[in-house]
Amino acid sequence: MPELPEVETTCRGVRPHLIDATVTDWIVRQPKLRYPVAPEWGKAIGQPFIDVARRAKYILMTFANGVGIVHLGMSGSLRILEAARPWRKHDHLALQLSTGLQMRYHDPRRFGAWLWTDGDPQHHPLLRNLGPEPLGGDFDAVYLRTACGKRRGSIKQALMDSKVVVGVGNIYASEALFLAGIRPTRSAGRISAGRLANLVEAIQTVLARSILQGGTTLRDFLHQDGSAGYFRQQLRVYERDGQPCITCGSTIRRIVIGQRSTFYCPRCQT
DNA sequence: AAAACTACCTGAGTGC
DNA sequence: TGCACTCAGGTAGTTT
Repeated sequence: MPELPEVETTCRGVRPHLIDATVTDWIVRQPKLRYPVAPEWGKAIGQPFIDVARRAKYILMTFANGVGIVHLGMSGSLRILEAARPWRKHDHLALQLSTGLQMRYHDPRRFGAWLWTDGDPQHHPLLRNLGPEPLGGDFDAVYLRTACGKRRGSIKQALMDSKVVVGVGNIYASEALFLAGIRPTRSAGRISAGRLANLVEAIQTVLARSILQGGTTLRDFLHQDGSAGYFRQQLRVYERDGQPCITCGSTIRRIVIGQRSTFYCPRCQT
């Protein structure tokens, strides 16, 4: 699924089509997503979008009478298209817009979510306990050192824990650790402050670079306009097991950490 | 408190 | 061609 750069790219892609447009209808074909599609989305009918923003991997759509919360799960995508376009398999719901266009949600695995809150979305149970944004000012070397402090588990699992930092999924965890020269199996609490500082830098570099490229495209992620992202070609270790490290030529390895595939260079990463 | 495991769901790819 | 099997970008909830 989309990781943070894909969600950010989606958010930026749909935003200009939504801001100041009014929702004129609400069509649900398949309400069974990770949670049942919130019927309160019906309250958006007649309302203009005031804001469209991202927090972690959630897209927040603000109206005068509430906030819609969208999560793309593993395989979700949003597209803006003409209402007459035929519905594809796994197109589950759509918002009809006053511009004549439609925002349609596609999600083969149905791990996504369409929620609603009347209050401050930051207080929503699913958002309340999230860690800092990796590209925000709160995520720095001092913070990461504290967050890793007592952890005995691997640094890779720490990075993927949304209480430590949000938005770092399976691909970028491997990529950032490669960039920082840290072995993914290393115990989080036993990494020096200096190396953690490098890691913060690496996470920010890898995410920012990917956002610039328009996100990674693997399997079923498509941009809102249907075009592909280009970060895939930039991956240094992810899904490159058996191939030579671009830095030292050693063979990239694949291991499993926490039931997730993990890739690293045995020479560059210690 | 943290770590390990389960569950949700479909589709692509592999080996026989 | 078909079947059985593994794996895939997330994350909340439960158990150890």
